[in-house]
Amino acid sequence: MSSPASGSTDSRSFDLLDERIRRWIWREGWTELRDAQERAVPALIDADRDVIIAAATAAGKTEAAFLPILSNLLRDEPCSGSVLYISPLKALINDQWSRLDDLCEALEIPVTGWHGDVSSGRKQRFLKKPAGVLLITPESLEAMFVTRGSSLAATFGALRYVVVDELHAFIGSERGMQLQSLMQRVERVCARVVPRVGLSATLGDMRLAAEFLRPRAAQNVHIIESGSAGQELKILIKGYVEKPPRVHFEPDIENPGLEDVVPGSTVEVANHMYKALRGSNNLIFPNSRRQVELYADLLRRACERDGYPNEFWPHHGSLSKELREQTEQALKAGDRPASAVCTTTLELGIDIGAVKSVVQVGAPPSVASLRQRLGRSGRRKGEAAILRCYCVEAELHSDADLSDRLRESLVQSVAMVNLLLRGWFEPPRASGMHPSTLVQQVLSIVAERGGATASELWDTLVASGPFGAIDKATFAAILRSLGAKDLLVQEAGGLLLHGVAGERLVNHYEFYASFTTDDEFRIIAGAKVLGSLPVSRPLTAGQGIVFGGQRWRVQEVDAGKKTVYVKPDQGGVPPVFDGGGSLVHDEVRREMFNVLNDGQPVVFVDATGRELLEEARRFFASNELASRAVFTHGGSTILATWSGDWINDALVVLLRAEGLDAWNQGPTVSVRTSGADSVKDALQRIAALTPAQTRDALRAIGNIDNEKWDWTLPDDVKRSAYASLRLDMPGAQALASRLAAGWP
DNA sequence: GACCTGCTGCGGGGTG
Repeated sequence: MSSPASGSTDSRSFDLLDERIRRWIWREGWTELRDAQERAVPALIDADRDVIIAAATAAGKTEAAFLPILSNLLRDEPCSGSVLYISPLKALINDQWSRLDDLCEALEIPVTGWHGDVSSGRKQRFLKKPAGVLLITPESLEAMFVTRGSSLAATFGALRYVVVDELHAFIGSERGMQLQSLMQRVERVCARVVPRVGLSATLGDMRLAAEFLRPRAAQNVHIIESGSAGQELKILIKGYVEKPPRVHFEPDIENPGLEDVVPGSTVEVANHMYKALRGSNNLIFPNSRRQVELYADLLRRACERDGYPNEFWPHHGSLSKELREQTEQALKAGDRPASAVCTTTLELGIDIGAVKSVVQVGAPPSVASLRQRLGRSGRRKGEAAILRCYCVEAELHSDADLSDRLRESLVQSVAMVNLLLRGWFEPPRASGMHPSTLVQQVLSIVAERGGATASELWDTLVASGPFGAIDKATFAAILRSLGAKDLLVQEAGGLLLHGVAGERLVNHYEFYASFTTDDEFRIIAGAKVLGSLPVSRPLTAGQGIVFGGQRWRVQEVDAGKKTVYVKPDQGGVPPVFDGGGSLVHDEVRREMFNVLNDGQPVVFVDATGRELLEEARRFFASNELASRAVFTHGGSTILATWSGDWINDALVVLLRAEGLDAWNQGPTVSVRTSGADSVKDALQRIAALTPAQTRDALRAIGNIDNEKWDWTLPDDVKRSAYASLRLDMPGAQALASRLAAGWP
């Protein structure tokens, strides 16, 4: 399509599009179809296969999917076919609605946005004439099944495609299982296969993505991968040493007794940021909402101090919609410089325009997330993407923690950047059982069909649905458990209906979401409430934890009351680690080992960072950590595992079940014990445990209710589900075996 | 030692 304006074209894909769409392309002044668009047209236009389109953020994925899809709809006049577009965010639906509506108005194809903020009038209009494009969230689609199950065959009768946007955001989560189940149920209602289309910017493992989009027939998914053209990347990691507090705030009302102060190094980081970023658009990612507020405040005050209008705006999940939109507007407007200080809220594809640089404060939560964040920078042609990282490390003293000695935050940042440069990132963990979401789908199908038999449920959800990891005995145990809790009752003929409790839960709007907002545990010491925090890592009585900058020992976990009782614990100052609480992958820890074992300077680290890195390397060398996996430090036996948190957490659970006081310290697992030999014996026993015995070890975990419907499950099912998501038991046993065999 | 996402039906009252 060298010159579409003249009507001559050398693009076969362009010729395949409906004439009215070709005219729209001319009017828009496009001179060519982008690579992904060119390839998507022939794959999609006949609605005869599943397709994944993976391309860089600005590569026009929406048009790549919709130009051929709308051409297909235009084969009938008036338009009678429909498309289901499913998005993880309401904000994305609103964005896409404005983009599509402009195009579709001229084509006389209706576009309907359908989510919680859309009026029921608009929804009714679609139901009366269910044609065109329906933009919807998984939760609203779930609601359609529950509240209008009997009329869905008519609603989706003319469905031609199911499009899933931001596919990567669904894989491996409860919401992803729900989405897979809903796609399956849509096809059941239509009584035929409907082509599925997945859109994503960052899908590392295409096989995994295809398996998610079309379980059991992934090999037939047509994959369109359009790589970004070797964009230049500029990286700088700056190191800082923690300085004593400089600015004091009022004590935190929520957490009485915990002094709230800003370390001098934070002020130093904010000042450097201010000088480097003022005058351009940037995204700044500290790792918590609290840090977001702190930096946004320091940066705003710096603007005030110098008499400039404010350029720094906070954005996170606890802020009101209005305040978030204010920040998004400031970034999008483009009339004056604006930077957002934000959490993962600005990671997904909401349109905020191009930014000059991306700033990471503390170690990134994952390489995948770092990559996604970086994709927001350097989106104009010829512009480099810029990444700045700030790492604050502790001032060392005689009883400094291992994490501080190894400069964990800095070394992890270097390791993650190395992996990013090599093109590696964490594959999604798609192996979770998610029986909680199975429960939701069971209750939902019973509502949709006005009752269902156990074998119908098995057939839809397990045999041909997404819950293939659940065996028949477990499925039966789950149904019995739902019966015992009065969520289901069985009629004489075998039909399952809602019990009284089930009826009540399904008929409330909270039912539609598969996930729950984080349950926070209250932390109580004696008579004093220290505060509360979400606890996703395994918690057992006797374990040591860090909270509010102090060390505590868990006395009791009361899962029912969502309370953890603790008492103060001796054992030095807690480490300064600002990497957030996310789980670190095995590959990242291996690369951290390599970074410490390597003598070469790291080119993208500044002078202070280099000194800190050299300190860590000297500690690594003097303890011979390159060849030794076991050593003692500060009265503890240290197991240098260099494993990810799924293995380390599992090893801790197993060691604690052996009666040892173990805890996960990141690159290492520490065991407080008088005799190292007792650790070796325990490791040998752990290596020899049967699967049933490792399941026994799970019994000590107090905070086992993890997902929304876990409370309805048999105890052993939810413990297995917990382990399938958060622990690598076989990996921990293999590690135990290696450690015992190489014992010094 | 963390972050994020989502939500119906109906009644009551006001406005056009």
